[in-house]
Amino acid sequence: MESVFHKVDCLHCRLSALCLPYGLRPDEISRLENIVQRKRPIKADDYLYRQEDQCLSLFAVKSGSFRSFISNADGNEQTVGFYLPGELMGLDSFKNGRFHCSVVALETSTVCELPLSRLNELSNKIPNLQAQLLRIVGTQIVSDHDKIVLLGNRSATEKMATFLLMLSQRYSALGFSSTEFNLTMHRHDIANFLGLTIETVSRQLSVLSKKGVITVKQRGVQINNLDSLKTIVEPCLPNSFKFVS
Amino acid sequence: MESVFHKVDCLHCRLSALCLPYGLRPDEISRLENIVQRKRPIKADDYLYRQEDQCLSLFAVKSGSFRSFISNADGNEQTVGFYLPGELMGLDSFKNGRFHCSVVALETSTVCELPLSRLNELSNKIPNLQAQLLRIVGTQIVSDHDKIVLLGNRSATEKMATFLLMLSQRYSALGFSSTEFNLTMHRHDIANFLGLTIETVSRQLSVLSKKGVITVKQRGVQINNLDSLKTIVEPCLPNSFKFVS
DNA sequence: CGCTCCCTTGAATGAGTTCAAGGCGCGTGG
DNA sequence: CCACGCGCCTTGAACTCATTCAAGGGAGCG
Repeated sequence: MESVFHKVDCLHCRLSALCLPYGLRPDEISRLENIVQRKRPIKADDYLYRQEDQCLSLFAVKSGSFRSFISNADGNEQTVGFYLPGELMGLDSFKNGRFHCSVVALETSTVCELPLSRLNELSNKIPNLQAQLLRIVGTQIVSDHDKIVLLGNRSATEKMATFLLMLSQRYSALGFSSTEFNLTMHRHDIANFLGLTIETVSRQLSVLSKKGVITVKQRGVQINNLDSLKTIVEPCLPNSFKFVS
Repeated sequence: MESVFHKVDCLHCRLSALCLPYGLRPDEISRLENIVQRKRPIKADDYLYRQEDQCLSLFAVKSGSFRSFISNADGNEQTVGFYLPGELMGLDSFKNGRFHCSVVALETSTVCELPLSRLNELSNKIPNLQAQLLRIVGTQIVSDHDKIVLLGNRSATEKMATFLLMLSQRYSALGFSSTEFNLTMHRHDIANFLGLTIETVSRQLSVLSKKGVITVKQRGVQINNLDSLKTIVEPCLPNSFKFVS
């Protein structure tokens, strides 16, 4: 029988090393596949879910990118993070079963849906899955802490350079170029995420551009001198942090 | 046989509703108790653990308070959070088995140590424990996101008011006064946590003091007008947020 | 008593914001 | 195919809030 959902194949998914199947044996992966649902693509600016919605599933990014944000009483938003392929969205719902962020697609994107009821069931049976889930949760916490450090005491220049380098590294981990990629989010989103204004972001990009460190063409960014960026960022990084060279 | 460790009694611990035993049956709690170790008190400024240390145990605050922070390459620190009784420290180690923050005591404090090996073992056997661990992890993520929102686009006044209100609520949840408590951390720590300078923190406290909203005596703070604080903070809060009145 | 540490207060400075205008790319419609 | 208009981004100039620099107060302790 034809399903409205596409066939799910975690075993051969190039993202599996970054995603939930990591560390699982092939037979365990196939059990995981059985509970995963692939939905139709989500268009740019469409919501994946909204703050306060009941969480029935976690979502892994299959392709594209997403932005998560928290809306405040005064109508403002604070962007909390950007999600790239292989990353898991909805972990904040573990607190009380509701999402604490809204998530929208930045471009046409697809997700793998993981129904919580079945995921819980399965992770009780597969210790490796349980372990990987906790690893992912720990990764989320560490990355949130890095954001706190970034927002805490850093200049606009440092914030901008860090932002570019983080994207560079994440794309690189996905097998994409670390020196040439698109900023799928708007300048507004970058600014909001970094605790800056859109004008400041624009100016910082200009400065880096004029120095020849990067080349900006609309949404496309090319990093001409990774080392310059690293030099800007280095003093702000945790002692533990090591750039992949 | 006398142990160097004190007798652990989660069942009658007044913190159990906030801590790991929450949601467990009495028999499950007693199994948890068996793996918990109480160590001798930690003095102010002593490290509980250091960034990069291998994580063999999680720690729950039994009494006192702690500060967690990340050290950067340039020798600066960024305070990431403050821990009060009932809260679990070390969750960031789930990423790769190492702590990503350092934690020091702000005053003489005690902790309950939860050896990871035995905790993992036990949580595989007790689904309720597993569930509560995920709830706590989710709570940590949500609270980190709240910090990101706070640091992102808020004025010094809003940051300061939010900080005081958050403490007020956390103390209140612990059964302490919500209007009178000590700031166990230094001004420097508050400033660093909020992404401000120590002078700005001092000035903000003075302003609130002169308005009569709070009374500050050294480390002691008395909130004279909770509503004024809430009025300052309200526009910055997630839509979902409701103050306990 | 004198020292130190921590905090407060004042005045000058400056990084980033705000306000304002203009440019560029792109889709739509003439 | 070009003109127009819109959304998004860039740039400039004035301003502002927090920082920086500097000095002083006060609690705690030897």
